[in-house]
Amino acid sequence: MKNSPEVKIQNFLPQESQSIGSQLHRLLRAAIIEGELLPGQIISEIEMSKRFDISRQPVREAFIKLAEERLVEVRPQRGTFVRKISVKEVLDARHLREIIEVSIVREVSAKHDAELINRLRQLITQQKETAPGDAHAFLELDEEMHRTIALHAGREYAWRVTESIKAQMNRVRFLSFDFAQSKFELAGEHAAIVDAIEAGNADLAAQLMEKHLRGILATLPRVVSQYPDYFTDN
Amino acid sequence: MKNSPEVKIQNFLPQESQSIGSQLHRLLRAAIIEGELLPGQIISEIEMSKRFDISRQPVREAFIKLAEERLVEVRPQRGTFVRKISVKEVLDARHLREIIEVSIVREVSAKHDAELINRLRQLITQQKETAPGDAHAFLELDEEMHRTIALHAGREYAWRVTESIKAQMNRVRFLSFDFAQSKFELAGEHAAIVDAIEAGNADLAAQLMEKHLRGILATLPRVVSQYPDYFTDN
DNA sequence: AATGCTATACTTGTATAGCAGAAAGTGTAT
DNA sequence: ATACACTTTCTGCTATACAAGTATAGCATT
Repeated sequence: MKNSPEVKIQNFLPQESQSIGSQLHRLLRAAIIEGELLPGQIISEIEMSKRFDISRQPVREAFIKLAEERLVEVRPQRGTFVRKISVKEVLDARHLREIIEVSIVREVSAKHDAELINRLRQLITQQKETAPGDAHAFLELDEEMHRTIALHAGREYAWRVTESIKAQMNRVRFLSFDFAQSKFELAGEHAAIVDAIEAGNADLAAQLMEKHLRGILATLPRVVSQYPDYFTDN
Repeated sequence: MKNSPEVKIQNFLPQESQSIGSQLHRLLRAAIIEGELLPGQIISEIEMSKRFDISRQPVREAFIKLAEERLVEVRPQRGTFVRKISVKEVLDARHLREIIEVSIVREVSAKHDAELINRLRQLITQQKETAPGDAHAFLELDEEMHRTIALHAGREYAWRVTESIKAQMNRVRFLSFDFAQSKFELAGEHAAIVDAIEAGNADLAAQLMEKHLRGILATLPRVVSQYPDYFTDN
């Protein structure tokens, strides 16, 4: 404890000393998004409780949260299953995300905050520097980028919604290896958006964000035909 | 079994025979929104399990769902509390809702569906006919109205988000007695929106929806000063 | 061959009992 | 009045058990 306590206190949040249930929830969430747990796969409470040597209760609680996020489906007396990706839902969610993030980027463009621009450029640099194939690292930096923009606009609620939508879209991206293949392309789109924000050109920023978020529309049909049984509604 | 089996089979859904935990969740959700459980009030797992003669587990599961909706806050080793209404969060959520519903009403205006218009006018009539002071009944019809419009636009995901935002906003409305006092005013706004949709006037419909959703901005400060300890962030 | 039946195993939902650990309240002694 | 010890209360977690719905495999019947 050599740092000044003032700083610690400011940044201190009750920490929620992560319960086992919450930890498991985060773990399984990432596992589903990154395709470690496959769409349609059954995951029972007892199986998980044995694997992690915990009781059923925290597993149940993790499952409930995953079900609320539509990442699993609990079918009573049958089992709990990793949800297949609903094409309809991904498109519907993507549409909403576009509306949200376009409106956010418009607001941010009106602000002219040099510190924000620096921070975003820093993130883009880090994105380019991620190890090839390390989709997880790129994903986190992508997440951080969109979050920074949203929170800078004071749109916390909008970010929470976007976060949830992003989870569904990232499931598709992980299947498509988009992160690995088009790392520089995506980072380039980010850079263009930041340039437009810096220039205060809201219309351009909005247009670029729109294009950025429509990338998945081209990817989706390809992935669906490649892994048809990971999807529903097609 | 006199109906044709084809129709039955198509409409068959497993029905999800509501578990105790889910039932309790719905019950408590309504109780919090309608002010039966007060902001800041403590509600322990054991208390609830005794009151409804059930075990702690389903109570915990109901609490988790309420926490995800930000209607309660679970503070480990301290207790579970009905969340005070965050003014900042209500404004932030309202802002998002405006963006969502304005975009939806624009889409619907381009559709020209006579059946939809009839259904909406029917709902407005029912809204006017609710018993004076029966805020619960009006609320359900209001919910049904916004839901019908959203789902007609095929925006299921957007509706789920709106539903969650609406919960926070309705907490304020219930405190303000807005439903009782301005039942006809609100129904009138609905009617104007439906007229604009029917006329295919997307700009007008959007403008009216915007105005409709900004009503709470006038209400909020009044309610905050009337019940200061039900709120945070003011 | 198709259908019906039965035994079996597995799933989630719920109950009960209990303990750990943190926080809050209470009372006592100084 | 303050400090300290005791008690209570709360959530998080464990363990065990049972009910009831569901899937499956195998066998018997038609």
